[in-house]
Amino acid sequence: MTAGSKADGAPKRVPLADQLRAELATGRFAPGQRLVEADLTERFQASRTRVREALQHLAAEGYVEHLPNRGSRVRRLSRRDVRQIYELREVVEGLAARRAALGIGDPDLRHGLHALWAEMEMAARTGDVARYLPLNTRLHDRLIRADGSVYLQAAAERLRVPILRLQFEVLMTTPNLQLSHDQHAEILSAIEAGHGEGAEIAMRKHLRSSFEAVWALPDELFDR
Amino acid sequence: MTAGSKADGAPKRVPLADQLRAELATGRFAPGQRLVEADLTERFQASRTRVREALQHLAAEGYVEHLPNRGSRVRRLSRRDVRQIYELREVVEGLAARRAALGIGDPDLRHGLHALWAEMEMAARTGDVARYLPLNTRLHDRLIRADGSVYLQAAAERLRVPILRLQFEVLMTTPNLQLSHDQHAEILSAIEAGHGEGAEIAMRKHLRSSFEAVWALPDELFDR
DNA sequence: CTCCCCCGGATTGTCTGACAATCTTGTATG
DNA sequence: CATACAAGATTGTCAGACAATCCGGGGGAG
Repeated sequence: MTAGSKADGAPKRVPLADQLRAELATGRFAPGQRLVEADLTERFQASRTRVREALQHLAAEGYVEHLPNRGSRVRRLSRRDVRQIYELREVVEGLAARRAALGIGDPDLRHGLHALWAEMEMAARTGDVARYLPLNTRLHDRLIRADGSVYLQAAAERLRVPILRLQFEVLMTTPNLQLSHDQHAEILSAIEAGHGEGAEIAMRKHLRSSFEAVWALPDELFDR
Repeated sequence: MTAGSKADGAPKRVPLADQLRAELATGRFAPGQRLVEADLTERFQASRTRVREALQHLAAEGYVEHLPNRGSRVRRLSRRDVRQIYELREVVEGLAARRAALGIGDPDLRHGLHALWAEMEMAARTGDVARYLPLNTRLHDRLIRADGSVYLQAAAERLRVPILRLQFEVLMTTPNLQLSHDQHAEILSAIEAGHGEGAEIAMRKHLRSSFEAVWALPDELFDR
């Protein structure tokens, strides 16, 4: 996977931001942890120029917070943040679900969702959280992309990714996986039926439920 | 410690991105125009480092589009973009209006809206488009901020700003100013009454109407 | 005359090294 | 025990350089 050295195509562009983002998404860095430029230059064998560029990107995306003259750190969310994020997610992803239902005529979408659903069934039956969470992400991703709106996609992504870590905690520490799975079923069912209104309602219900589960997490996981 | 030291006007730390953004918002640059780094370094008397940083920021915000190895240019919107943007704006700003209505208890908000409204009345009566548009912007801004959600604010801003130029065309070339003004009245009326549902509906109606007006603009103003 | 290839200029992507500005922290001082 | 100061760490910005890439145009082949 790493640097395709000689034979294969040049290492071309592996934007540093992508690597960092991937590590952040999987929780490799602790929230609140400082991201010192000098450390990153060594860790990734890149110049400070590129490290700073990557950090700016991630800050713009909300993964990282940047304080003037004080550097960057992995974003920590307060309960207030979480509430505001979910409030917005409800309308944004609600719209996405509605649009996906209206666009279910597209075979690509239909098959994609079907395949995804099969995998999720597997993971849910075995209660395999580590496998379910990425599938969950991919499902929401697929729905967000269904409409082909880069704006919808960008807005939704910015809201979804920062709370991935908390979502992981939720699925880990409670029997919420099955509940979440049932709600996904409801959403997909409405979408497959081409029922936009129902899909939106189901999605909003799902997100509100997800919010409540996150809200119930212990204080240590939040900022402030 | 408001102003600079002695002879104000000294190079204070005004982020380059802010200057550029302001110029873009007022349409000083033509859409599609290339933004060559070397030109900007001279124009703003800044190093390429800072110019590139600013461009990245603006690209992340959607004001500017950046093509690898081909530089940056002022973003041009296609009709497709406009449709997608308005679709999202409807739910995002609809939420903002609803929240503003629920938070109308705050005197700051109430007075702020009142003062704004008075100014807008003036501008509308005289048909002064150049004065109305900024007020329109400030009104939407105020509503978006009412809830104090940075996420809502960021999402809405990213959607609103790219179409400012088109909106200006709309208000200029048609008698739509009065129509828009009436719709603003409807929105504010619902908000002042603390009627969240009504505020959201009025806002969505307003945006749909605005979209139709933009859509009717001639092809030359769109990309592709 | 038209098409295609290649060249040089223009521009971007990245690196290096440097230095000032600013924040942080440990320590001496009252 | 609070405070001020000095040293160290880190970020912000700069200039200059060079490779990579793109763009437009000139020449040559057909």
